[in-house]
Amino acid sequence: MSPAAISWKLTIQTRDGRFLGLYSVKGLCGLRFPEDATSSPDDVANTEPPSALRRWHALTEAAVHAALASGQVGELPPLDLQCGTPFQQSVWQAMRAIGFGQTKSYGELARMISRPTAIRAVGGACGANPIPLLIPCHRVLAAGGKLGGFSGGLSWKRRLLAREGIAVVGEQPPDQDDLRW
DNA sequence: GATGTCGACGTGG
DNA sequence: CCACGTCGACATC
Repeated sequence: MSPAAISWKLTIQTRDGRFLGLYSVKGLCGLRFPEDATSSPDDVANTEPPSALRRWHALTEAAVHAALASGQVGELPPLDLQCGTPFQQSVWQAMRAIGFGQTKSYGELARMISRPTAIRAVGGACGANPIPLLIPCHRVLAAGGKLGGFSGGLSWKRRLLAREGIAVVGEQPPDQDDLRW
């Protein structure tokens, strides 16, 4: 699948560092964690940004701040998930239904999309999630409430879960620094 | 518990 | 075709 046509990138300053919001003409198509070495494309916009871009980014900023502050994430900008395959999009869609403070296992997610045996494939789709945090892949745990993995870095997953008050089997309780805000 | 094995399956090369 | 994943269930020690 070809990468999304990203045309604009805007930063989001937080206590946790500078996030990066990536936008296509259709909406938010990516979010990068601070210190993410993952290449973010150069600004290739050679056209005027959509008039809605400012509003989209304002919504993204508010959502990121709320998510980091363990608050409810309100309205999101339109999400452009066309970079994903149909399978991935169905997984991402199902993930959006995991509410604040809730978790699901990879197996449960697989059942939600009627592909009960495609468990590892679901894991793969989680890893390909272009908009972590707002599409809450950190709320997907391995079976039995264990942590599982996280392509964005396990320390982020631990911190985000801690801020939502989610306990993880086999993990130390969060220390002050992880709850710091 | 802690390992080890095997099955399942979408993706990228 | 092949190897690799944010896996899961079970078997064995």
